[in-house]
Amino acid sequence: MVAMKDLVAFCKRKGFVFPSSDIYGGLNGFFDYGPLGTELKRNVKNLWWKNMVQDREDIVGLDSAVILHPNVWKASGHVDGFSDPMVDCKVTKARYRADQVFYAPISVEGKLLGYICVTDGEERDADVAKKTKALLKAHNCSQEKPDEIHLKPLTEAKPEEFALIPSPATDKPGDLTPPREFNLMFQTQVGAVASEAGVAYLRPETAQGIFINFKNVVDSTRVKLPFGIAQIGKAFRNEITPRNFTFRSREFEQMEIEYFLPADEMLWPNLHQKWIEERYQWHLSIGLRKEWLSFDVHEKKDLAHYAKACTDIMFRYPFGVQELEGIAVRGNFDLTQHQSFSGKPLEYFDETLKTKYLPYVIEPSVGVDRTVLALLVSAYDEDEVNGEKRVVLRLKPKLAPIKAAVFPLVKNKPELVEKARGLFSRLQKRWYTAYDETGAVGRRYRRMDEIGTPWCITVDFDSLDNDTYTLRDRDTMEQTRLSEAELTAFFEKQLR
RNA sequence: GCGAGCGUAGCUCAGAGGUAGAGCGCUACCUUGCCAAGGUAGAUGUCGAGGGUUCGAACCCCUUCGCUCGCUCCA
Repeated sequence: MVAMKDLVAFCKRKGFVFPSSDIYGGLNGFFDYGPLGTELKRNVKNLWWKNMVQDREDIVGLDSAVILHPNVWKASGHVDGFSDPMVDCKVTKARYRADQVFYAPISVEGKLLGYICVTDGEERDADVAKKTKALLKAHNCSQEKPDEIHLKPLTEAKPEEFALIPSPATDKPGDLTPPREFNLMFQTQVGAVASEAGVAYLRPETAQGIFINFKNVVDSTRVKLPFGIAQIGKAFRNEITPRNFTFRSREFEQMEIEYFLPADEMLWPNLHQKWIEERYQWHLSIGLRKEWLSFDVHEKKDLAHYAKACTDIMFRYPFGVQELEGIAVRGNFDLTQHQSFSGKPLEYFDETLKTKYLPYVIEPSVGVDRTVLALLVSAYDEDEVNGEKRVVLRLKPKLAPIKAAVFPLVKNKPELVEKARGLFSRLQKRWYTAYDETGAVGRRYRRMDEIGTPWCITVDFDSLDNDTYTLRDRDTMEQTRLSEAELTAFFEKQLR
């Protein structure tokens, strides 16, 4: 598998992805897509849209605003909950998520001796026993039996308690920093005069734009449950640590579907499985390597409070197995919240059951940038020809930024150039085609291999006589002679 | 955010106080021919940014920005 540093260098060299604001020294967590990356990304989005919306009858599209009413994010829980309070151990420099560190006061017959503090995990209960024993011993109470121990997450510690709670690493009170709150939403103001303007947020996910338009879509499109609303768009999260190239960016693009279904406990498990399979097949269809795809079925205890189930489609990136797409069953938490916060009824009237209810929803949510990165990782290939390393991007033709390139064999023969230019301009009307006449033809083939162009067409002296051209295949390097009509038919078939 | 390492040509990297370098790529031309071919000629750097030390800084010091790895996180 390609190393990230090689892939990052490749992306910059060939114009797939640049660091954002490069000439100003870059900006952490942001990226710009170059000419070829833009084409690749567009192809990914167009295919998703075609397969998920236009090829089906039960999903419609939406394009909501990036900035929504601030109450949307209060209702969704993002204003209060979309943060990860952190504590650091000042001595060991370890960082913990406050909700994954637990503490408890230890007392004997109602008399407080001190606090213990442990991290979550397999060893937790053993740690509690060990640290309790040590604390009793320190107070010469080894023979006493402690009162019942109530573990609480550090997020619930009161400020006055906090100074007394030891670090789980050193067991000394005061070694932990107070929990620091990070809200992951970007804030901005709406309104011309800053002092009079209201606080607003750049959306941290596209999903809420769908939920708040649920009623509008139902009322305007005659959709019937089960049905989905799809949206592709940018989302913004002020990540504490953007990492791994475009994998975790502060500005990223999502392709999300909210697939609504009757609020019936019997219905969702089956539909959820269908969606997992559907999405898995889609990832295979665009060319992600099967051996690098896997599933992560979330355990009940790890689920967010609003979720009934969640399975992630994982991809084996060079930096590890990471989430590519999440397929969650969210119940009707979001619609319930928005109905409550907006005061507007959002219920769906079920004609067959003659009853009103808030439907459940299954949410297949995939990152565009993560998909593009997984595609590049899957397609990137190096081989050695006569001791020289060369890069070949083995993208599926329908994903390739450039579909075909036309070359005159040599450029100093006007009749070859003229014929090649003619063929090029006709092909260009139908497919994104490149024209190249510089240097030796072998070099031009390699150049096109490197950026994933599946086919090259060379116009030579025979072409002048019999109107046939050499079609050269990126992966097999085989050449066949075809007429223009045959070429066109071939591309049509391959790119269908 | 904390800790560690690193920023020199488009890319990969050498240079370790005394005139800014290589390979690849790129540009132009040559070539009745096809797999990073050969030949000829050529362009390119505020040595990440700002400040300091010094007669003199790519090199030493400080600050800052960015990148990589770990803690952490997730679409």
